[in-house]
Amino acid sequence: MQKEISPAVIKRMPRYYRYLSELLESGVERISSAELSSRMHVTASQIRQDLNNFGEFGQQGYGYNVAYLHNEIKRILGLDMRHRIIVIGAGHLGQALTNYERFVGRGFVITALFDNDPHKIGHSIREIPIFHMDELEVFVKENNIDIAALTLPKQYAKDVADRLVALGIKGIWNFAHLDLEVPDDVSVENVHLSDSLMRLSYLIKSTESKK
Amino acid sequence: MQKEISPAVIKRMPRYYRYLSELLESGVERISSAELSSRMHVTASQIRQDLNNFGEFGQQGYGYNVAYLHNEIKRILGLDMRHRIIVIGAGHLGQALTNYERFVGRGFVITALFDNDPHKIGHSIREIPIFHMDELEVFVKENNIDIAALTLPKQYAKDVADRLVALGIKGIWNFAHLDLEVPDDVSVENVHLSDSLMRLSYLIKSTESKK
DNA sequence: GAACAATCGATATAATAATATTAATTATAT
DNA sequence: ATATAATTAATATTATTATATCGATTGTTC
Repeated sequence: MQKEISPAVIKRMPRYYRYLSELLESGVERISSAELSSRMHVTASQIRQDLNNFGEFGQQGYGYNVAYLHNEIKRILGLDMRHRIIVIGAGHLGQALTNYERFVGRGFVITALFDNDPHKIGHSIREIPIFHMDELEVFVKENNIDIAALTLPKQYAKDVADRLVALGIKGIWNFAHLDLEVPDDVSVENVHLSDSLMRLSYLIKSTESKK
Repeated sequence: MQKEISPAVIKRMPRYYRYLSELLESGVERISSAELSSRMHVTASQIRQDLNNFGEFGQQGYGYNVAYLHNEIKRILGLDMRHRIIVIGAGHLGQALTNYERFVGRGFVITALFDNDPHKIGHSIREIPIFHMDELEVFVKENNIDIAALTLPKQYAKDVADRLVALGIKGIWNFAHLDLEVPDDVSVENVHLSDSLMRLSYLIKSTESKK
């Protein structure tokens, strides 16, 4: 359909959205790429080029209308659609995500958690029920789930991912410490916290050695 | 000191470490870039070039010794050093990180959590105490803390970051939904979960439109 | 121990991404 | 209404990153 957008651009889009949201909240009506550039510490040129991948949202001599651009990015990112999420693994991380919901607006709805710890099953978090893993198949089929967050130990992750793929899930938000292999039509977004911490360790080390 | 390593390379290093750890655990003694390439789905050329940024760890006709390479990457990433971490914000995410410790090996030690909710203060998580925010300064000075994980609501993040910088913290693992401004000698690693979820939303959308 | 296969490190090339420049357009001031 | 300043979109340039190639070295086989 549309032309292929480079991964580097896609990575930056949510950040633009975040800044636009803030501008909108603080009542700013219009903004130039130069002004946004100085706030975000990226070049104005990059901002304009990034946005132009998706359309012409600005106007010469004026800049960008904040509300309009905000809404366009929302649409681009698919945030105007309803996403129904299940969380697999009802530990602290799963619970944290369940409480996070509000941060990303009303478009993402966490519908259930799954676990295989009998102590957790039957309980609920913010009125969101925790089910046994055995109920996964029936639930996903009946509730039109499109995203699964995997917050379980890595030894279970592969099998669960396979089950989800078989169920036709669209996206996996993967917090398990391994890389999943899924078909092309399933999207995976990895959040490898250990990788992130190691990167921080590297940064600290190399900053120190510069002195 | 050493030559500047490109950000793209640094990003990949923890992933190499993860795969090397797995190979080591499963008793593999040596590995070629070609074999690692097919496991990791990156080109052999990239692997060799990445590693050569830091030294000559392989041997022609042989490949790489797994234990040796694993150890070298460990050193490169600074994982051979002890890091003392505090977690600021003792909500679910903070607690999840506190339990995560073991995933990144013995080099990272979470020493305390901080919060300003009186109900939490005095309790502990896996024997790690939760203190009031007022005690931050004294604790950091006395316990040689080098990393702070920020798992608190974004409205508090800026002020807390400023306090941490003033205390001479080396690295901030930032889970708050904003970009921190810190001096050059403080390293920041952002984990913006909302950005990540938005990216997943985009991926799902663009995958669908391809059909 | 000579020949061959495997494999790295270094270098060359290609692809991608970031930045700078320029022409066109719009808003604003007079 | 016109001139000027602001600002984008498009294009050109530069920088970065990824991949391919090739000579050198080592291990393995006969």
